[in-house]
Amino acid sequence: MPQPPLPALEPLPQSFFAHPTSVVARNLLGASMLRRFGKRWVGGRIVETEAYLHEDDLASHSARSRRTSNASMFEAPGTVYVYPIHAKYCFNIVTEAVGLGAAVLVRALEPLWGIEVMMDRRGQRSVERLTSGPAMLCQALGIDRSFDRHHLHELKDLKIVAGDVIDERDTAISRRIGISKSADLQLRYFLRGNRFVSGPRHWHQA
DNA sequence: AAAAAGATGTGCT
DNA sequence: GCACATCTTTTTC
Repeated sequence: MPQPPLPALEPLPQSFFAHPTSVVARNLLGASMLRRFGKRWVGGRIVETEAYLHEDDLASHSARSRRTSNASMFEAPGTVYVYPIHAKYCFNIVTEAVGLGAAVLVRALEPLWGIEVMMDRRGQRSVERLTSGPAMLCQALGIDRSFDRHHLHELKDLKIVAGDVIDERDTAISRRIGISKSADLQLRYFLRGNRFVSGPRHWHQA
């Protein structure tokens, strides 16, 4: 399968993230996430996200009081929030407005550019296990805690850029994966039937 | 100070 | 499908 051409490296504007978190999570589907290693841009398109709200959401890290560990969530929209979990990292982008504490978790990419680079970073696995999970994609793209609390506009080696518009028919919504609190909320967004969506097969359909 | 939990992933059965 | 490695943060004693 040939590697498609790189999209124009024009980052999504900050205003893209200054909207209700569920809207941002939905609209991030189809956008591209790109990481530069030296001369090369590697990454793919976003196929799965989750919204974490600033109120009435006990699963959100902002549901606890503001601390140094979750401070990034209260920064301006477009700020990166990277947090550690089970000796790995997950990547979020702050949404809505400064001071609120809302963000979108990027859960899975469809790998498109520099697949062999990501394979190396992941330690030679099947392409389905390359970026199909929040910690997998961070490892594949070399995202660690040094990215935390930086704004996307100041990160020269990491870009989120617009992709094709996704038809509503091709999207689906479900409960979020791996949480126990506020587990009933329908805040997971993904491309229906896409093979790079995370989790077991039954999570690939709504 | 100690223990448990956690927005996870892997490997083995 | 299930157990467990792994480590930071949070909760409990």
